[in-house]
Amino acid sequence: MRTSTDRRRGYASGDARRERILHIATQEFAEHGYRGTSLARVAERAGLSQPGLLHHFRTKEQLLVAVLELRDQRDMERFFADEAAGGLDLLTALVRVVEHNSRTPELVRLFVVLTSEAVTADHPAQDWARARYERLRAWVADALRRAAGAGEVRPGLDADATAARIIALMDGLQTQWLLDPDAIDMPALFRAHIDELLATLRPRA
Amino acid sequence: MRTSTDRRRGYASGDARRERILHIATQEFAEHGYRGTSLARVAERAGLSQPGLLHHFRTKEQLLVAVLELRDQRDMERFFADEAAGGLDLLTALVRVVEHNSRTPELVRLFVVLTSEAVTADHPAQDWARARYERLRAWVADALRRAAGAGEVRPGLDADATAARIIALMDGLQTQWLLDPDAIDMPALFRAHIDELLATLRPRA
DNA sequence: TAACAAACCTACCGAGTACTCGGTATCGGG
DNA sequence: CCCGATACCGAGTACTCGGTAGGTTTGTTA
Repeated sequence: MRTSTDRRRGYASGDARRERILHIATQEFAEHGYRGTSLARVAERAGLSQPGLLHHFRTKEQLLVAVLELRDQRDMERFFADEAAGGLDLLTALVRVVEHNSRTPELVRLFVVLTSEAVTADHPAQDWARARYERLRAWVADALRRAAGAGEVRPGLDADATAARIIALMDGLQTQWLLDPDAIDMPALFRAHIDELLATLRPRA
Repeated sequence: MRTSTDRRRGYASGDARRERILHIATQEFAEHGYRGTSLARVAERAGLSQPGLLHHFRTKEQLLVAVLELRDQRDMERFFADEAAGGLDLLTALVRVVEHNSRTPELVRLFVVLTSEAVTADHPAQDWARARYERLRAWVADALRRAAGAGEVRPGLDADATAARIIALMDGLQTQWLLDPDAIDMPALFRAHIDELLATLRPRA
């Protein structure tokens, strides 16, 4: 039986194949970036011909978009399943995200590589990267504002600026960590930052 | 007349041409990354044929290395000409660097794009990126240690961790700023971080 | 001014790129 | 069982890529 969400868009075998393709494409984009990834190689690893691959995703750009959408969706699920963090709890939840990231370097590499590649001219992930940062900043800033409203935070805090800085630190640490995992204890460094931030944020420390 | 440093390695016209090529290649690498840059386009903009370009730089990788070396050298000159910052003065000097960067987005883009592209497999700038981070971290950490030795800083500071975090913040802010310059006031955000850091570092604030 | 290297050029190569065309086999619902 | 959609594949398109071979022009120097 077919549910209404299945827009009679293919067979089960096709769905499985698409899933496999997305899995492999995620690895390839993470390892070589968008420009460095070739459809031929993705197709080969997925066990079909290159035109066969393009049957499922009509262009390379469409494949990239599908990969990014799947990743965003999975990350959302994982984070919100974890718990719905309210005010300042969001910050400790972010620490847990970074700890999880340190166990999945391939996914971290995907984001680092693609977001930076996106600052080049005419890159297909440009809008995605911009929107993602905007969303992340708004998300953290809102949590900070809610914390301020609940009296968890001393007044006068610039929520937007603090949010941008938290996210910048996460990103910057990821780059250093990917290049030299032994030299950089990413979770510890991020946790230290959040701890100091919390110490200065409390109304009367 | 030829000085002894000119290792009879070409004519003056050739030197000028090489300089022009490096200037253009810097722009191209910044705008399209290493993989997205084509020698044909660099050659065209420099006003010679593509084999003519390869006469001066025998491979694409060699051209990249030359660009990076020139940039590192120029940046060193600029920074150390500014002043020899000792202990905590280095931090305020870094703020000035960020302010200067915010006026030269093309050079910021060069570093952001290439360092992140370098975390992909078999990238020619990998060693350069690793070495650069190591150097930057050691540089900032040393300054912090010297400040601690001079009593400018309360004891118990983890110089290496603090250095890594400062640099991570600089990098992360650059990415957000390049994607959305209007939304991110990069110098202000970095200055705020340094100010807070200085406040917590002083022996008895 | 002769000799020689530097600074190019045209022509070309093999490999790789994303993508298309025109088919065929296979699967699932009526 | 049949029919249409799906899931492919082989062959090829038009192009770009970095790099090479071999020659000619230009500039410097002895």
